[in-house]
Amino acid sequence: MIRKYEPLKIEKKWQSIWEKEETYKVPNHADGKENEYILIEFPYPSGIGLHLGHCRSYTAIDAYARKERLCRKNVLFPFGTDAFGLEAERTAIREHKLPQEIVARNIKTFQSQVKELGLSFDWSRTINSCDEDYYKWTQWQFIQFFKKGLAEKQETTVNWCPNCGVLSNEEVEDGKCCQCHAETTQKAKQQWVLKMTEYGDRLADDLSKTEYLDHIKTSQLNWIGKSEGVEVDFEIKQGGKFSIFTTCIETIFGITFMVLAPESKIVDSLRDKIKNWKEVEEYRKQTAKKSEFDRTEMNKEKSGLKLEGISAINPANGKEVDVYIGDFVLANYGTGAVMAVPTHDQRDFEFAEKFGIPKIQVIDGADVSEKAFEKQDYLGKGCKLINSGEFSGLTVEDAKVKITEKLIEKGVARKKHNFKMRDWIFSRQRYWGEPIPIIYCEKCGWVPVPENELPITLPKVDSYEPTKDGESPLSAIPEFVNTVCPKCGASAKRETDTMPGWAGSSWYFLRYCDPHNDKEFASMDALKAWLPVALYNGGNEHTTRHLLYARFWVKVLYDLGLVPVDEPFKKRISQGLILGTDGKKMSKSAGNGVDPRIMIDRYGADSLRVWMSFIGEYSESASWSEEGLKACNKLLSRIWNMQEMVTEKSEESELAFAVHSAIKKVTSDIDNTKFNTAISAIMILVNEIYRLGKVGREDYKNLILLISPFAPHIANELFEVMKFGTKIEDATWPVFDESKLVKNEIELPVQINGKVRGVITVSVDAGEDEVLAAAKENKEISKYLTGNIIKVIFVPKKILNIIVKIV
RNA sequence: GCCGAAGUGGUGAAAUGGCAGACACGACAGACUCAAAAUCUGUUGAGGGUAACUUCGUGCGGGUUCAAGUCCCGCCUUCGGCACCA
Repeated sequence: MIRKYEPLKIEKKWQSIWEKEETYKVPNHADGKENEYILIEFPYPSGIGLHLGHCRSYTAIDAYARKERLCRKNVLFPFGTDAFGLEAERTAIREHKLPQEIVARNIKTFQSQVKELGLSFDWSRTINSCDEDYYKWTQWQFIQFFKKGLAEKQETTVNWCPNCGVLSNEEVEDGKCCQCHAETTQKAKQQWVLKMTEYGDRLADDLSKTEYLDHIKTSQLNWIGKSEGVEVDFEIKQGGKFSIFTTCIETIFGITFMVLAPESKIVDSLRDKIKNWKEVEEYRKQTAKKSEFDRTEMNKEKSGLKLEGISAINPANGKEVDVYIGDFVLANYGTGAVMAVPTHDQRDFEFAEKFGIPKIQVIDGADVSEKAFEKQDYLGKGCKLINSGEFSGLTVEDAKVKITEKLIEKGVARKKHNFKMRDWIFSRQRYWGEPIPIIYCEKCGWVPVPENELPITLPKVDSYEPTKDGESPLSAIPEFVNTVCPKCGASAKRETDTMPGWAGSSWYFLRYCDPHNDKEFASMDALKAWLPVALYNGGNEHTTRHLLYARFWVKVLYDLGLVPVDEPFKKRISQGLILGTDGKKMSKSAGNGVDPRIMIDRYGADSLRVWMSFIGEYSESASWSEEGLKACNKLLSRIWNMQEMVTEKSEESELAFAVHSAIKKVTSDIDNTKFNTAISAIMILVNEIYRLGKVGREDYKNLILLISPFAPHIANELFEVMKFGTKIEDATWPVFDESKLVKNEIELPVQINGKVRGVITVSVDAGEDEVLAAAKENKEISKYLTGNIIKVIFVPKKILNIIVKIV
């Protein structure tokens, strides 16, 4: 008689062994082993604790890591928490506690829950982004950015609430503050900015060095939004000038008006010459109420205002055109001004219709009376220019080159790359983030904190709520603010803005390589040992921004000679959401949430782990069901109970095909992160063993190894009970034997006119003639062969399709 | 609105352009049991037919192909992102 399968008992036992023996602690160098870095995004430690989404990605990637270890790789699989950010600050405010306390408490529960899942993290390398010995280096790196000229103060716009100060986009609902419901506006503010656009070309081009999934590369490229075009200067007749960027220089003769951003400085400079300034001010007020999202939405009613008394000169033909302000033009994006060609841009078309502005068609080939003839419709079609002076008659493609040359020659234009991506606004007027380590001196300007004074720690304070004046809470602490200039020694003030949550998460994977180093953020030797990350897993919501920030950060460090790679991640994958049983996103308000801890109590962590892998295609969302979890528990029980079926003799002949198919399938499925079909391959093998009623020791051992990445506790226990070796960690992942998978005969479907009419058994290397003859002999099939055979399609090992003309 | 992804039985889902629905749940039936649970075995896309069999079937509408869930064009719906949530 065998023991009953008691998952909770087994799991506790092995978890304490792993903890005691530090089973998954990994050195930076291991003799004869190849290093492999497998990474999950470090989580934000919310008070709710671990949810099913974490369980899904952690257990699946843990399976990947465990399998790689059995393939004799030296695997780095670390864990940490992303503990700075607005979320913790809000919880702290709500609970009247310090963010430090909230975060420490949450990290503790998080870690204990993670341990209950039996994840094979190297706990000796754990880091938290809010720890002083971590953010010291975040600050140090910021200083390197600053010294390189990549960090500077720029004017930006922020959401502004008259009562609560600066708000995040999330805190603004329908133009109102979510706390006090006052109307919010957009306000200009000086903020620290990292000049990411300087890396735009490399961020786009270097994607080709990575093996990210195609849709992830596409998302990144679209976010970067590189476009090639021309920057052109326009003289203002009443004095002054401004520039615009265009990718459609061929339409320059079609300009009938220009549009400036309402809040633009150019508008300010024209104040005395604008005859309807009052209206301009009113329009600016209205614009300030709108978010960028509302302003730039294509579908909305176009809005704008003519600047009376102002006109601009088109440098291509010297023609004078009206100048408008319009809220769809943003001051801090591009040059803050655009040229408008209503015949060849739909937005301009609608604007012109609304304001009764004339339209001049300059590209021939379509009627422009109802809608614009846009570039996606005229490019590459051989369309020619009209109404364009000396350039009329040229093709669009020729005109692009010739017009650009002419304008450059005249000294009023230059070629330029433009990016949809903007520089990274790096300031937050919040308490719970890394203080920006810069000092302002009246005489010396912005001066970095000397590196030996780092970290600039967050002072512990009573009140850390956002201030009403829009400054950081740190600005209210004189002991923090007042200091001396490191350069000249005069009294000076510290920067009081803190960094965004994105800061710490842009380089944490570097620190894992050398987490206890107090001389540098990580030694070059340690970084060389592990980088680039072989597999980086995270949520779909991070495929543009976090991934881009981290890539940018590493590129800068690479240029400074501080890291050995300029692309941190080789592969990037993302897991889908776990939805509630109702197919909706799990949430408190929907009441469809499931607590993983309760499920572990009921069925064990191994069952939950297997279910999280089996629930569906890893990258797609899947609906929770406890029935599915039960099924996985049943699978593990069946494997456990199989002990009774084990025979000393190997059942080579009968099970060989099933075992080796399973080894092949499970191996390649884990490699390709197709965890769900890996589990189903194991189920098929288990069913086959039950059908047979017996299993040889070797085959059973292989089965246990195959399930071990997914269900490590039961696998370890069975390994011990069956005396297969000392520890499963010392075993080797099974290798399939191709010769066991060779079949002499196969079943080949036969179609008549594309419809399957029967299946014939033929030798695996049978030729077309042989297969066709066999098909003709088959009664099921031959009865459909009533006409003349006019065509035969034979795909070896796949299909025979006979096309018959019915007579 | 823009960018990215998805849509397949009663349910979760599989399918390098080649037998749609592997595997699992549920349901039904059988074995074991005094009985139930558990376990084991079998059946199970829909319509029609006593049956052999037959027609239909991968969000909707077209197309390419001997052959389309898969490729192309046009839609619809849902999810993620859109720069201060991270």
